[in-house]
This record gives sequence, structure tokens and C-alpha cells, in this order.
Amino acid sequence: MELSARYTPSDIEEKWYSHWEKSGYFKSVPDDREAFSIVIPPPNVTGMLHMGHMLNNTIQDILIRKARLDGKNACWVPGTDHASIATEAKVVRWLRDEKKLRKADLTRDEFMEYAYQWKEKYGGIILHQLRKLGASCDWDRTAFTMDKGYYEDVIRVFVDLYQRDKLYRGLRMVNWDPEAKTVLSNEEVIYGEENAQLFHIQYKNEDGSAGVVIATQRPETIFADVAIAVNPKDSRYTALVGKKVLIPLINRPIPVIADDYVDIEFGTGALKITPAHDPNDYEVGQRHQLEVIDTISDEGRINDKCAFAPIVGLDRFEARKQMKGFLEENGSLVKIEDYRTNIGRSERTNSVVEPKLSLQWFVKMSDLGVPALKAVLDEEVKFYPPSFQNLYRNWMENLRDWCISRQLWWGQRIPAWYLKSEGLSQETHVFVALTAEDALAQARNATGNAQLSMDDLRQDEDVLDTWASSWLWPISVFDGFNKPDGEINYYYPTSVLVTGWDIIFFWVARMVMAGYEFRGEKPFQAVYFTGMVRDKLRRKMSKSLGNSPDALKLLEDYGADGVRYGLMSSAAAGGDILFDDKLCENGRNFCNKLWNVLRLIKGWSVTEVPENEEIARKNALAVQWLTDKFQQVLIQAESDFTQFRLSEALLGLYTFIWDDFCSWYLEMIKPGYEQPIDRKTYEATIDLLSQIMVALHPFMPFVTEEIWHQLRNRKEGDDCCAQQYPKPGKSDIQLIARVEAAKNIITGIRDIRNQNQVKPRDPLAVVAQDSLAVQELFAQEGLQEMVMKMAVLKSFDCSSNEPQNAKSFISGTDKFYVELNQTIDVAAERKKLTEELEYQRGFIQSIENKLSNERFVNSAPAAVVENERKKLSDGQARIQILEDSLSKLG
RNA sequence: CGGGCCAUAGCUCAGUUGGUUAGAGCGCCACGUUGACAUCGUGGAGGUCACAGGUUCGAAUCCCGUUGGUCCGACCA
Repeated sequence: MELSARYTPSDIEEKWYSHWEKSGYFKSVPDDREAFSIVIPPPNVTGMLHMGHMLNNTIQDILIRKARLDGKNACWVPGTDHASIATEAKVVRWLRDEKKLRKADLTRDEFMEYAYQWKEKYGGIILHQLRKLGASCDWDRTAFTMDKGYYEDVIRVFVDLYQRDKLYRGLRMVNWDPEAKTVLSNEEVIYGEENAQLFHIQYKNEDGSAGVVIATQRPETIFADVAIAVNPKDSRYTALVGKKVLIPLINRPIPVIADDYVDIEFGTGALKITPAHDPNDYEVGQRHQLEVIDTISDEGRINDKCAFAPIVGLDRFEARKQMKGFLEENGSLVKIEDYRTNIGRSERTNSVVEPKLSLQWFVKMSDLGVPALKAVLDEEVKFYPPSFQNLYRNWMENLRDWCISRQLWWGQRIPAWYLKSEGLSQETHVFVALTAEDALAQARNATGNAQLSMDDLRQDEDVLDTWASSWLWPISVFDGFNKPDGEINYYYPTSVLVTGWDIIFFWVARMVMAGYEFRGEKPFQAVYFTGMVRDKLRRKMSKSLGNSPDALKLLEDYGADGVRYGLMSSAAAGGDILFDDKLCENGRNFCNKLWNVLRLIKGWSVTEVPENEEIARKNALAVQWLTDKFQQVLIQAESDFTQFRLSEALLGLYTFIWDDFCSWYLEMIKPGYEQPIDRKTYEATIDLLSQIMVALHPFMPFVTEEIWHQLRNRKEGDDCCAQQYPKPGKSDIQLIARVEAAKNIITGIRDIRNQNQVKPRDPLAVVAQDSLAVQELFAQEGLQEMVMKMAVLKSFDCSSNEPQNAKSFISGTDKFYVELNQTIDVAAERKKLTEELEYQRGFIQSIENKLSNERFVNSAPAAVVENERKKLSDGQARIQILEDSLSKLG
């Protein structure tokens, strides 16, 4: 069959993916092999494949495929997380647009029914997109953080933590998202500098005198003020402390109090205390037993607790705008300053986060953090790159309790029940239990009222933070809570976690905590942190900027292998990638190169016997050299893999294939136009290329599988992805060095050819100045034949006589003459030689400096000194040659 | 304010425990196509390793400082 001149990935990718899947290569069940397991960082169920996913999952696939080829029992568990806020928003929108339903009109159960419907319909998109990338996940294990079993695990963990006093319900200042109408954890709030205004407002004394001026960004909150605080050391205000001042517009008297918290230098040195709307004010309020007046509703509007009627019902920002007029009119506004300040916004909705006093559920982090920090510092859990230990430690040493309740429906509902007889948020009894029946039993017990029924209880309306389920991922996906002695013992701890460093706190840290807390063991041996994928301008890729390429289109344009290559070729662990289509283009070109290797080899006709002895010797050398070189490449690749230096491993293979295999080896053995190749060399080449395909397979699975099959008729099940990864064997270092020396000579000849505009196919005559080194080098069987072919020579001789009309070059410590039927430009030649001589003299000068230093000779390792001596003598030999040449030029 | 990370060719980055006058890819320059591949080949140019000091026989590499970038955290009336 005729092969097309270009590699077309679309022809083969789907074919091989379904073949692999059908053959069950991705499936894993425990057996007596060593396990190699990875749990996917579950993408958001609403997600679509983007650059970050592609990078992340390419890395996981490389590791998994390599482990599989190494004969390990490789298990890659895929899945998605339920992403409570994002998904609930999506479902609400879907209900509104497609079903003409409002969430408010649905019961909780109805809503959940629809939400699962939505998930069934749209939730698996990203997992299908991963297949296009080549991801070799065990799809039978696909997990979801809201699956029935998973749901139960989350509830069980909640109850367990509560019973062990590691989880509590408390009234705290929390981050409130008024748009999503839910609390957020600290990690879900993104701070950024924004323009704001500082209002200077005068609070008069009760007798109408000047009183005090405070500065605030939020004039709409003055009606929630309960005091003015000043620093006790601030002499300006000493007289006022203990007196009362009046809130403008409503003239409510509030006390002036003294508290160290107030910074004398900042603003006016007087601070309004608004405990309901500022975390620090809340603390101050607590210290002084002040009341809390909450004037902002869950939607972010001014509520009727606000004593100033004109702004009641307004959104907080609208209220702020209007306050300017009211204050001015009233004469209380002293001035307005422009001001830069950090504003916190919700990661999900981008609305300005409102500090709010609220009853929420928290996990106590202090105990959980201890083993998790130790594990990383002791390298029980190894970080790649290790520099992320610092970031991790920094966070772990400043742990704050984790708010895990969310005011949503989509998620695991908090298994806590209260007595209906007690008012909302006024509960004194809390019953935490796996089931409502248990809770009822607890309630009867606690109240001594055996007549209590389910109707007397109400369950907490809130659900748990998504991360409070996904931190259990490495345990729950192996059913480790239900069957702690089941297959989890085989797969856990998992081998490596691959994830972006931006979720080190959200996820990595908490998984480590959960691992030790619930299994007494780390969840993974290692964490490989990927960088962020950015655009050429170093901006993070984001929907709003529109700078993110369409992942699926990239896969179509460049092929999965091309994209994988592009992502990996510049992705050192932890390092950001400045993404450019050019990277994928390189990958596509590489595939094309491989494809054309195949075309070349398949185009050859084969004879049983080599045409002559020279060719036989040359080809035997080529095969031997490439085989030996391959061993070295494999040793390096193996070492790169163990250190997770995946880009380096790929680059090593790439260079070997493109340079050594294509540019040197194939050119060495390539028969003349329409000439046949001998059987022995042909078979060796096919075997070598097959092995190379296996070695490259983890990085570029599709093209390697295709070429593997094109090279030979393979039996059923003899697939590239199911081979044994080539194990490095011995190699002849001297032979490799000799070929390197020969390559150097060839390059020297080509350079002269180029510089003198001799056509590539015009054969040249070359003379090597006779020396022991040259004789030794060319004693290598096949080497002379190889040099003659590669440099396109009609003759190659060793002689002590210098040929006429020849240009010379130095390779190693030897001089070579290339005969040219041209007159030599003496002046140019002298210039060139002089420059070279200067370089060489500088070179040996630096070495002589070293060697004449006794302390160097005495304290440096013998091998280093020996090497310097060799460099010196080689340099001297080259100088000798150059000086001779110069003197002969006259 | 505190902390991390980084600074190497025009660009993006490698550079393992200190040991050739520093490497790759892209880009650039010259030449080249009846030949596996122009998604290509051959050759070439291009760097005071941010700056200043220190340790060492020896520093891109280790230490200190400066400058610049970037990220995280705290504060933020």
C-alpha cells in the first residue's frame, strides 16, 4: 500500500484508541505484579478540556504508559468532581433556559433530580475529550464525588470527625458571596488591588460640638456602627474616651472606646467599629462586649436593621453612591480621598465578598496539619520540584480552621439535625448522625422525650464544600472506607499525584491530611507539580481574556501526539509554559519525520547479500554504533523518568531519533538510488526502529503504535503499547567515541564544501595528515567507508605529504586536507588560521594557569587534573598544526 | 510589611553532587530540491550566565548584599 507523503493523525488516532480500549490494556485488577496507580485530579464536572488539563493529563498518561511498559500493574483512575457552586449555577441556568423553571419553585429533591439529569447529559464531556488526547485511563473505574458510595463516605467522615471533636459548628466571621448566596473558604477569595474612595465623616458630640472624624471606604455601613475606637496612647482623643458621639443622619449615640488595635498613624486615628461587617471590628466588639447590628442581607442589600430608611432595600454599592449625597447635604462629609485597596472577590462569581457573621461548620485544622506537614518535610511525600515544600510549609504553619459548609443544594447535605422547636440559628441541640433515625434517637435521648418524631426535627439545609469531598479522592475511589482491607491495600498509597501548584492548598495539603487521618498513611508517594499554561505574553489563560486556544481544535490541527510533544517539550516540572502553537508544530513535524522514516524503509528492496564488502563493513559499523548509542540514551531516559524529568527524557529521545537515527544512521546505511539493502542491515534497522517506537510510546502513543504495526505484520495482541520497555544493556564507549570523531571529520569536510561552494554531490578527495591517532581511528572496521559515504568522497588517504590546492581543517588533534580545484585565497586563509590560533592559545593559557597552580594539582581529583593535562596536550598539538600551516602559507 | 521562586543566546528554556572558554528548540544568515521528509537537508553566526562582594585550587552552580521580575501570605479605617 502506498503511504501518503505526510503523516495524517486523524486517519489513525481513533482507530488505535478504540483498539487499545477494546483490548482491555487500560484495565487494572490487583494481581501479583507491582502496582503503579494514579488518581486523576478530578476535573470539574462542568468543565471542558483546556490547556491545563491537556498538560496535566499528558503527564499522567506518560507516567502510566511507561509503568505499563515496565511491566507494572498500571491503574489510572479517572473521574470528575461535582463542583458545587459552579455546577449549581449551571443547573439553575439550564433549568431557567431549557425547562422554564426557577429554583425557588422546586423542592430540594426535585432540584437534585434535575441536577443529576444535567450531570448525566453534560457531565461526561471532558472525560470523552481526554480520550482524544490518548489518556489511558481505566474507564471502568470512572468515579464522581457525588456517586452514591462516595456520598456516603463523605457523610461518614463528617460524622466521624464530629464525634472525635475535630469538627464543629460555630458563629464566625466568614467570607460571604452575595451572588451565590453562600459562604466561601479563605482559599476561594481572590484579592486584588482596586480603586476605592475613603470617606472622611464627622461624628459630632452629643452637645453638637465637633466630635471626631473617621475615615471609611464603606459609608453605607455607618448605621451598623456601635462605637468609635481610638488608640489609648493617642493624646488627641484622650478627652473623648468614655464620651459618646452621634452617628450622622440618625444621631444615634455610640461610645468612644480605647483599643490598641487602632493605628494612630492611619487615616484620622479614629476608627468606626462595625462588628457585623468587618472581621477586625468584630474582634474589637467582642473585647468590649458591644452589640452586633447586621444591616446587610444575604443578597448584599441594605436590610431593615438599618435605621436610615432612604437606603433600605438598596444594593450595598448603590447605597454607597447615595450616601455621598446624604452626607454632603447633612454637612457630615469632610472630604473624599481616592484610595487603592485590596478587594476580595469570589473565585466563582467574581462578586465582592462580604464579611459576614454566620453560623457555619468548620474542620479543626491544627491536629490534621501536623502529620501532613511532617510527611512533606521528611520527604515521605516527595515534591517535584522540591521547591514547593516551602510554599507548602508556609501555609501549613499558618493553618486556619476550614469552613466546609456551603449554602447550596448541590453537594453532600450536612448530616446534622436540629429541633424544630428551636429557632433558626438559635439551636442549642445539634444531632450529627449517619441517618435521620440515628439523629432522632439521639434527640429523644438528649431531650428525654420519647415522643419526639421525625417531624420535630429538621436537617441542616446546607451542603459540604466540594473540597471536603475531593480530599477523600485517593481513598474513596478504591472504596477504602467501605472495604479498608480490599483492593485499596494494593493501590494505596498511589504512586504519584500530578496537579497544578495553584491547588496545593485546596487539594494536595488536604488529601495528605485525609490520608493520615483516615488511613494512617500518605495518599501518594510523590507529587508532580505542573506549571500554569500561559500565553506568549505570560498571561494566565482565561475565558475572559479569550487567550486560550481551543483544545480540541489543536488536537485536530496538530494531532494528539503533536500537541503532547508541544506541551511536554517545554514543561519542566513546576515551570510555567508560555504556550505557542509553534510548540505543537514542532511536535507535528516530529511525527512527520517519523512517518517519513517509515516511508524510506518501506521503500527499500532487500537482497540477501550485501553488494560488496565495503558496504557490509560500513553497515555493520552503523548498526553496532546505533545500538550502542541507543543503550546510552535509554540509561539517560531511565534516570530522567525516575527523577520525573519528563521533558528531558523526551528531548533525549527526540535528539537521538532526529539526529543520530535519521541524520546519521539512516544516511550511513541508505542504499544508492533504486539500490537494494542487505537483509541483515534491513532487519536490524526494523528491530531498532521498533524498539525506539516502544521507547517513545509513552510520549507519543498514536504515531508509535501506527509505525510499530507498519514495520512488520504483527500478531494479534502484539501491540506497541503492550511491549516491554527496552532495558538498557552494555555499550562500547570507545566505538561510540570513534564514530563521534568520524562525525566531526565529516562535518569539517562539509563545512569546507559549503564555504567553497562545492556541490553536495561532487565527490572530493581528502587526505589525512598521517599520525598514530588517525591510524588508530581508521583501524576501526567500516569507518573509512562510512566517512567516504557521508562526506561524499572519491578518495581518502593517509599521507605525510601535503596536497596542493587544498584547504585544511583540524578535527581533534589531527589535520585534514580537502583538495579543491580552486586557487586558495592566502590572505583569507591566514586570517582564519590566525583567529583559530588565538583562540587555541587562550584556551591552553587558561589550562596552564590551572596546572601551574600547585593547590589545584594537589587538591583537585586526579581525574580532573588528568583531563586538564589531556586538554593541554591536545591544545598544544592543535597549535603546532596551526603554526605549521601558517608558516607554509608564507 | 513578611516569605517563596526566578534572572543564562533575539525569544522560550535546559544546565543533575562546584571541574572543557556554557547547551537545546524556535528565530536569524548562507547554500541546497528528480533522491523518505521544504512539516526537509548541510553549514554558520549569536552569551562578561542581572550587578557587586565572599567561600574555593576552581563558581552559571554554594554564601551574602543590590537591582529587576513574579507569586504567596498578613495588614488594609
